[in-house]
Amino acid sequence: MGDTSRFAAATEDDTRAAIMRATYDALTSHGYANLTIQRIGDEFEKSKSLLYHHYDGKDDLLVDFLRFMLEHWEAKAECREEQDPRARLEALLDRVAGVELDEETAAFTAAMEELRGQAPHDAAYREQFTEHDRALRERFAEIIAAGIDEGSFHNVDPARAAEFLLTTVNGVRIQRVTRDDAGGVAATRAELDEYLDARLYRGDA
Amino acid sequence: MGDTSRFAAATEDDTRAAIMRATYDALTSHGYANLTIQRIGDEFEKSKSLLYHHYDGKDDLLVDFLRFMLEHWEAKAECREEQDPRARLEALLDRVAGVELDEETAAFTAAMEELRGQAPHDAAYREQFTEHDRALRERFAEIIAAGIDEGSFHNVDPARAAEFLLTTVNGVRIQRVTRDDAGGVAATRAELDEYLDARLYRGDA
DNA sequence: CATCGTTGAATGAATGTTCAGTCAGCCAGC
DNA sequence: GCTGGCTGACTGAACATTCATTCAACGATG
Repeated sequence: MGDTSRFAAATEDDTRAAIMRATYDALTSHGYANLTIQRIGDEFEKSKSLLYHHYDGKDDLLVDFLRFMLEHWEAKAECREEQDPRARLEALLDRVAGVELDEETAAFTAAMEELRGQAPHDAAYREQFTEHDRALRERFAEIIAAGIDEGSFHNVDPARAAEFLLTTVNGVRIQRVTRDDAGGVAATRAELDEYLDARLYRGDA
Repeated sequence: MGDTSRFAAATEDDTRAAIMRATYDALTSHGYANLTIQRIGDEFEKSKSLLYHHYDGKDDLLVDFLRFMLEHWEAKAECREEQDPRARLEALLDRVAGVELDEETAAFTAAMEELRGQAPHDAAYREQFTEHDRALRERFAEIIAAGIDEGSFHNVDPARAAEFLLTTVNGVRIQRVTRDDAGGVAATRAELDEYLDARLYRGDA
């Protein structure tokens, strides 16, 4: 494990990261339907041919890219566990379906939803998004269960409520990037808060 | 308005309908990413070249196809206005995001969501889905307003509640076709009913 | 010298599109 | 009522372009 291998490994990881970055840029620029090896190569600092040195082909690359995107997303959705369940739930909702998004996050969401649009006809994609949704649902369910344990939440079925929240979040995300009137997000969030007040939060109007 | 023009028009409409059908078949068979003029032609009884006689090109055809799909969807979501608001709301929810879907409707939904996945990078698509969502939101809002008028619904903001329902519906639809575990729909619907009981319906537990 | 990341050029297949031409039915003029 | 031109749906074979993929060669590094 001399400098050699470590450097080589680092280089390879760097290259792979650069490929992911180039793929992301090409996707956001041209859309999935027009995402070609040529375009990825154009966004890539190195040559197009090098892509084939690191991946078997386009499919292989895109499968890895989807994994890369989902990992980034889940890292982004991480949040500190120091607060009480109610604050954690609000924070998580803001994080994954907030009303106001910076431009970078908006572009990222658009890319993710475009990938999701391939899932109906691609079992590999569908599998990944199934797992991805499962992870977020678990996150919601744990917070809800903690709130119930603590006594600050009503005794609802955590799994059921979590699935409902997940569906709403996914609805917000797909609508945000496929509609021109983004204003609806605030209304949805306001009504979601009403739901939380009525169904989940204890000792509140 | 002799037989001539009427016959000619009917023929043209028939041909166009056949093209839409062929496009739909090709889309459900191969997915949007692999939807080519060749494949559409293969599903078409007439020749591939004829597509260019009726449309300027692939883009033109697909824009018309999206309109065709949305019109079909909205026709499908039509329902009788004879019942009371609560029954109408439940019926509409069942229609557009029911727990159990026949195979044809499921395939249709998958096709629609695949089209929606193109919207982030296609302004024409985005515009259409914006309008499409607006129509369904109006539908919800009218029913809610009727319920409030009638006194059977609480005095909520119809527009806000409608947007929330729409978001949930869109969440259900995208999840249904992009996940392997379709079971979540029932949970979402159950929790949505809880929301309706708590926030909307009057005189019910 | 050997290795490995890297490249530009090249290849064959597939894509969207064009086009010259066929065919059936209609209408005007005889 | 017949004929001949005319229109428009329709076709098959081509077209140029773009695609994913391959490969022989290069240069730096060890």
